[in-house]
Amino acid sequence: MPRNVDHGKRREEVVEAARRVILREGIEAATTRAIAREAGYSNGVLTHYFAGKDDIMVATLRSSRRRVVERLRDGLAGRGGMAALRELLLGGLPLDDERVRERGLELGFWSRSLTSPAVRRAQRAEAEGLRRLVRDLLDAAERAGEIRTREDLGDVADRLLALVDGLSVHRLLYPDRLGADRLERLLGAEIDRIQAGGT
Amino acid sequence: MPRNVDHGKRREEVVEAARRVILREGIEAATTRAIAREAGYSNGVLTHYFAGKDDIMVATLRSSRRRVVERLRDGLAGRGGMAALRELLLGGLPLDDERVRERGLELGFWSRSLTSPAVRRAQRAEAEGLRRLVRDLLDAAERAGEIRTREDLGDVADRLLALVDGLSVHRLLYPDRLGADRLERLLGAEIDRIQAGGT
Amino acid sequence: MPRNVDHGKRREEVVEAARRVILREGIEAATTRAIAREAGYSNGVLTHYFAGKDDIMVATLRSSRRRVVERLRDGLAGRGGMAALRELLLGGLPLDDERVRERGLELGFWSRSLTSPAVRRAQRAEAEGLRRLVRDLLDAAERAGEIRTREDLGDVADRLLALVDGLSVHRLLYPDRLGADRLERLLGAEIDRIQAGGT
Amino acid sequence: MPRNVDHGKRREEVVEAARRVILREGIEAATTRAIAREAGYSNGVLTHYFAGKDDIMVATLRSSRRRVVERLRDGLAGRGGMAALRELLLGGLPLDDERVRERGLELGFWSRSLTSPAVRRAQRAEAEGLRRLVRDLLDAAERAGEIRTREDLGDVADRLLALVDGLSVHRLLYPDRLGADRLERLLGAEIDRIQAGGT
DNA sequence: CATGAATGAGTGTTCATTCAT
DNA sequence: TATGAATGAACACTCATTCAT
Repeated sequence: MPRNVDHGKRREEVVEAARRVILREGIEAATTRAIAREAGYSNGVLTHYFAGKDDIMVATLRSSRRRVVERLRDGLAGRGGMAALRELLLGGLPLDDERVRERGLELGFWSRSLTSPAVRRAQRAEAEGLRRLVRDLLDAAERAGEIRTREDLGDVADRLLALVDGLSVHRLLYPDRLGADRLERLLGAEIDRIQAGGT
Repeated sequence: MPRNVDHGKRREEVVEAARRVILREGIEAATTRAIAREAGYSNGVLTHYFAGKDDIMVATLRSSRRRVVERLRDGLAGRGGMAALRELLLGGLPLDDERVRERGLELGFWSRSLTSPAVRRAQRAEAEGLRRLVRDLLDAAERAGEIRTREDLGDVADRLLALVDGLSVHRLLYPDRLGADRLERLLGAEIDRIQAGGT
Repeated sequence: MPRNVDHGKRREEVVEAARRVILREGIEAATTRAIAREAGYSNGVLTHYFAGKDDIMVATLRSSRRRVVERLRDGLAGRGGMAALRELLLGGLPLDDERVRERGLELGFWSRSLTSPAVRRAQRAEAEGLRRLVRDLLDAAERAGEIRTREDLGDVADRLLALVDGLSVHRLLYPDRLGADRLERLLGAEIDRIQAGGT
Repeated sequence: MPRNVDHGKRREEVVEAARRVILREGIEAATTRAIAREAGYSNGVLTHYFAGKDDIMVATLRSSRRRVVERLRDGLAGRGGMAALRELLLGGLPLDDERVRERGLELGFWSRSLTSPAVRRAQRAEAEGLRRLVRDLLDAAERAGEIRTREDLGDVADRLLALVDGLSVHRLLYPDRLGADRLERLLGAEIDRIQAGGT
C-alpha cells in the first residue's frame, strides 16, 4: 500500500464541499468545478471517488438528510415522548436561513427523484429513518399516556411528516405569507390536538 | 392572403408540448429545443409566440394550474361550506394516475420557482386563487355554524393547504406507503377535527 | 399592368427605413425585421426588392452618402470658392448627434468594405463624388486667387478629406477629447493655412 | 505531474489566432468558434484562458497596438524632436503590406468599439499612449526651437494624429488613389508646415 | 493518485432567409 | 405582390467528462 487514501473520507470531504456550495450559492451554482474547488482539490479528482455528478448529488442529499436527522436527534437529548416529538418536528421546519436553503436543496431532489431511480432510492431510504423516529416517539408517548387522539399512530406520524414538508415547501414558495413564528404556530397547534392535556 | 395562424392556439400547442415533456422527462429536460421538437416545430418557431423560455414555463404553469383549479371548482357544483371544502381538498390529492402526473409537473415548477423569479411570481399568483377559495369556504362554513375549532381560520386554511401539498408530495415520493385510500383518510380525519359534529 | 409597383420607390422606402433604424438604435439593431417594420411592411416583402440583407445595407450606405453630400451641397448655396469649401468640410464633421450616428454607420461599412467587394465598390463610388466636389471648389478658389499654398491641389484635396475623416473617427472614438468646437477649430486652422489672407 | 501549460503562452496563441481570423475575414467573422478553430483548439478551451469574447477581443486589440507602438518607438532610436516626430508619424502610415493589414485589423476594432464598451475602453487607453508620445515630442521640439507654428501644441498633436488615421483609412479604402509615396508626401508636407525652416 | 488542460455536446437566444398562402 | 409563419444555422457561453502527464 504505497499511498493509502481513505476513499470514504475523500467522498465525505467532497460531499461536505458540495453541501457548502449549495447552501451558499444555490443548487444551480453547484457545478463539479465549484465543488472540487470548494473541497480544495482539482476538478479531475472527483473521477476517482464518484461515478459522476449524479453520484455526488445523491451522496450530498444523503449526507444532508443524515445531518439534519442527527441534529434533530441531538435536540432531543434528555427529552422523551411528546416533548421530544414536538422538538423534533418544529426543528424540521425551515425557521432560519440555513434551513431554508437546506430545504431548497431537498426540493430540487424531490423533482429529480421522479425521473432518476438512483435519486429516488436514496430519497426513500433517508426518509424512512425520520419516519421511524417519529413513530417511535409517538409509541413512547402513548405508553406514557400523553396521547389524546384515538387515531392510528401510523396515520398520525404520516400526517405530521406530510404537514412538516408541506409547511416547509410553502415557506419556500410563499415566504411573505408564512413567517417563522406562523410556521411554528401552525404546526404547534396540530401537535396540541394529539397531545393529552393540550389546548 | 397569408397563412393565418391563431397565435393563442399555437401558444397552447407549445404549452401542451412543454407539459408533455415535463411530465415524461422532468422539468430539467424541458429545454426549448425539446419542447419545440415535441410540438413538431423547429426550435426557431418559439420566438414567434413566446418572449423566451421563462414565458413558456410561466404559460405552462398557469395552464396547468388553471386546469386543476377549474376541475376542483367544477367538483363543488351545488355544494357549499364544509362539504364543498372537503370535496375541494380531497380533490386536490393525487388519488388517480392523472393527478399523480399533474403533481409531478407542479413539483418541477416548485423547484424551478426557486431559481426563476418569473416562475415564482406566477406560482404565487396561481396559488393565491386556491387559497382565497379555501378561505371563503371556511368563512361560509363558520357562518353556517359548521366549524368546531376556535382557531383563526387563516391558520386553518394555510395548514390544510400545506397538508394537501405535503401529502401529495409524499404520495409521489413514497407511493408504497401512501395509497389513495390512506391519503383520503389522513386528510379526511384532519377535516373532521375542524368540522362541528365531526368525529 | 395590373399592379404597378415602382420598384425603385419601394427600395427607397426600405432604405430610408433602414437609415432611420440605424440612426435611432445603431447598426446592430438594424435587423431585416426591424427595417421592414419601420418601413411599414412585413418582413417578407424585402425579398421582392432586395437580393438580401447585404443589398439593403449597401443601398443604405449609398443613400446615406448621397444624402450627406446633398446636404453639404445645399449648405453651399450662393457661396463659392474657399467660403464654400470651408462650409463643406466643416459640414462634414460630426458636430451634432445625428451626424455622429451617421458616421457610426459609415464606420461600420469601412470595416466591411475590406472583406466585401460589393460594399467596397459602393464605398468607393460614393466617395468619389465628394472628392470631385472638393477638387472643383479648390480649383475655383485658385482661379479666384484665394489660394495661398503652392502645393498641388489634388494633394490638398486628399489631405483635407483625410483630415475630415480622421477627425470624425476620433470624435467617435474619443469624444471626451474632441468636442464639437475643438473639431471645428482643428479643421478650421488647416483651411486657414491654405487660404490666402488666412491667419 | 500534470500537463503544465503556460497560461500566458496559450492566451497569446489564441490572440494570434484571433488576429489571423480578423485580418483574413474581418472582425465580424471572428466568432469564438472561428478563433478556437484557427488556434487549433476546440471552442471550449477559450474558457480556460479568457473571461469571454470581449476579453479575447480586448487582448487582441492590445497586443496589436503594443506591437505597433513598440515598432514605432524602436524607429525613434537616437532621434529626438521633429526628426523623431516625423519618423513616428510616417511610421504610422500603412506604407507596406504588413502595415496595411495591421490597419485593417485596427479598423475592425474601431467598428467594434462602437458596440462593445470593453473594447472601447481598451481602444482609448491604447490610443492615449501614442498621443502622449506625440505630445512629448512636440514639446521637446518646441524647447529646441524647431516649431514654427504658434498654434497650441495639443491642437497640433490631435490634428496630426487624426490626419495619420484619416490617411491610413483612405489608403485602405482607395488604394489606387493613395500610393505609399503619395501618403508620405501628404503627411510630410503637413509636418513641414509645423517645423521651423520647413518649406 | 492527482492534476488541470481539453473536449464537445448542449444551453437559450437571434435572425436572415424561404415559401405556402 | 404581399404576408408572416416557419426554418435552421449561427451566436456566445456553460459544464460534465475524459485523459495525457
